[in-house]
Amino acid sequence: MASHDDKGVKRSNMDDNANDSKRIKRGENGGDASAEKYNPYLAHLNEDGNGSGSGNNGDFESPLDAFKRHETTALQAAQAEDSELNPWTGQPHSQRYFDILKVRRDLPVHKQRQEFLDMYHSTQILVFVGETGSGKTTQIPQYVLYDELPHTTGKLIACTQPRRVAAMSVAQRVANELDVELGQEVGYSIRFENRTGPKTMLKYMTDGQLLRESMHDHDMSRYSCIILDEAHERTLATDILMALLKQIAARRKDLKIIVMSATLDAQKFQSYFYNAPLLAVPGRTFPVEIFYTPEPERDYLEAAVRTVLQIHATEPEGDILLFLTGEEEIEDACRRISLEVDDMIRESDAGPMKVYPLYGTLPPAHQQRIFEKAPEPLRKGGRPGRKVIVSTNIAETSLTIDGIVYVVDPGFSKQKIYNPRSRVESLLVSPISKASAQQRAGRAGRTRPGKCFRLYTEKAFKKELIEQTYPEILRSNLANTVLELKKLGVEDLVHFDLMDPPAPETMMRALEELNYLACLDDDGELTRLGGMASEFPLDPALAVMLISSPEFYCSNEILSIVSLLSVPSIWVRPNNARKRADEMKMQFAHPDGDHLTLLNAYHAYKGAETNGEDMKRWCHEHFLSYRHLSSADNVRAQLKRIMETHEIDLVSTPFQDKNYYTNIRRALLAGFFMQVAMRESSNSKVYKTVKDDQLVMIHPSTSVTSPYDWVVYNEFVLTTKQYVRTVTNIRPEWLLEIAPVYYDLDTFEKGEIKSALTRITDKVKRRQAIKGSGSGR
DNA sequence: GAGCACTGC
Repeated sequence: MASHDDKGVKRSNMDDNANDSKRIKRGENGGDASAEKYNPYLAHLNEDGNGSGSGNNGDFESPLDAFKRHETTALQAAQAEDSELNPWTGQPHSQRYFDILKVRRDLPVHKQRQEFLDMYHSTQILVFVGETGSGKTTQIPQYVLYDELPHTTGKLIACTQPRRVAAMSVAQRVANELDVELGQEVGYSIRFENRTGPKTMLKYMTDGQLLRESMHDHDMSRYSCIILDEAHERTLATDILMALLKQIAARRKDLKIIVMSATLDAQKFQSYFYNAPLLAVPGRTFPVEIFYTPEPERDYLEAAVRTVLQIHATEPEGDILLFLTGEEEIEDACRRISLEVDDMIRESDAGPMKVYPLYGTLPPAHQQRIFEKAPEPLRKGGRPGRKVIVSTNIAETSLTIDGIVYVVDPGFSKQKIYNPRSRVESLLVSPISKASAQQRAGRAGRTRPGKCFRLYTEKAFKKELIEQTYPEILRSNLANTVLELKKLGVEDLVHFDLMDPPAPETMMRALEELNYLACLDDDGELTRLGGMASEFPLDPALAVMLISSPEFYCSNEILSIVSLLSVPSIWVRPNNARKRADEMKMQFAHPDGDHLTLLNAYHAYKGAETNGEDMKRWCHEHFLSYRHLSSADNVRAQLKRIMETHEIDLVSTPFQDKNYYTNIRRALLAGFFMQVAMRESSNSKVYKTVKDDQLVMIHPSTSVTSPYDWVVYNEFVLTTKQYVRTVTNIRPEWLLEIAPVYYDLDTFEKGEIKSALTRITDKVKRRQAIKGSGSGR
């Protein structure tokens, strides 16, 4: 649905001399032109009827005709790149192309093109290390392109990225560098947007997208070379891809693999890939001087604010980046810095300073403000102005800000941890790793030499910080991953060769959870339900709930709820309008559950849309997030398509039917029967989770006004207290009916929950004895 | 009566 009317590359008009230059610039091994006329890549262009705007050079002579696959030399490739005509399209190269080419030839990686090619020719798997500024992400895939010659094989080159924006922007950049239109020879593929076409030879994509693709193509047979970029980030998807590719490489000798990493931790990648050869290319950054505190700081927030002010008072011009852990802390620090700077200006004629918060949940328009220029001096000849950005880890990898000269690093970040015993994923403020500290420091040296102030001792850095942040796979609930692996045809999970195998207990938990959800049978084999569930880009519980929902006559509604639960919160609650926001939310509130409240808000949103309202304004007035609601709509459409391919019926109970909401509440349990809590006693606010026996409270954001003794919850959050968030009232007898295996009372430990459930079983039995067999829905 | 590190399908 994305608009694809991007103008792409402008081509200069050189028709008149095109033929001459073609003759002059012919590659040195050109040979007889007429013998080389047939070019399979362009033949396929002709099949398209030549109508796609790429011109009519169907029979042009390309220097590539003389290339031999896997024998390309740097010189040959460079000469082809120098041609007047684009060797891939036959179109004349634009002036911009040659301008960019000059810049590319200046990148550190360019000097080692031949070395790269020699190594690439000699091996199936290659590890490539390039620090920031080396040009690896844009250049290496192009070097591969000129060697793989996809037009002769029909196979693509893939380059994965951990983030969508990176996949999109790098693809655009490389399309410009190759002087082609984005989506034609060079494209990208991310969730919701596939911008590739029949001509695509080089495809940038997210790592998760390649993983999804491989569920239907276990050999990744569409590709002749797969490049995993930013492998040092060790995302879940990259880790799984590495293990898969290791397996595939053994059966597909024609597949080449390049693992690209930014750190010098490359030996780990090398030895993992059977001592694959390694090529290292220097980066291009400026030196950063590191300062440590002589003594440990007790209050890092206070120390951070103090350091920022000190830099402002004593250091020359240049912007500051301060790393903190979360929204609240950041807003607090921004307030304190602003206040103190006002004093400094009054008392000691300091320059002006603009303070910008930066974190992921900040609306994009606010995020953009960090790119504003630092303020001018307050008067002519006055002390220079400065900006300071107070950011989460988002500025460590996802966002690059030029002009930063000073970095303040207290040494902490919020990290996800998973406790398989309590089955709880939570965020915990933890010390960062050495690699992370280095990355942070590097942010000071992108445009000129900089300084990094670490608010910990040098000894702490050397002795206490771990080398690398634990990879995501060691910090996550793996239910989703295990399901994916089963679908990927990995039979033996225990011997699946992951770079860092997760704890056996985490694996057991995942298998157990999938077994209860009936996604895996008792032998650990994928069931039909499990196979279907793996097709959805959802956690298994959500997928199972969605697939089961027609049995409860409410799949349309569950589809909406699942979509709403898959996006960030749709509720907007600005600090200066909390009360009004809460009042607005009450308009949508359903007394029996937050899931139903979400649904009401979504229905109101769709209703307003049908009425032709200005939706941005409508959302603003109702304190709803337009961005997240429209993204939920997007998710909904994708999930709906998957449901249709599996012939899962889309049905609703009539709204007038008294069971409309009851059916939805029951359907929630088909996926979330393991996330149920029972009230401790009838007036208590404390609940106990079923089987795990965790004491929890209902999160204050809830719209449930009269809590039942039993609730189903969407997530467990561990903050100042243990909360369950997004909860809905349920009846315990539904549990016994909908999830009889999990609620087999013989499997329960003695306790209040078991006795409560036992009483209910007896009651149900008595009622059935009186009525005969059970009543319908 | 709190809060949402960051990604991804």
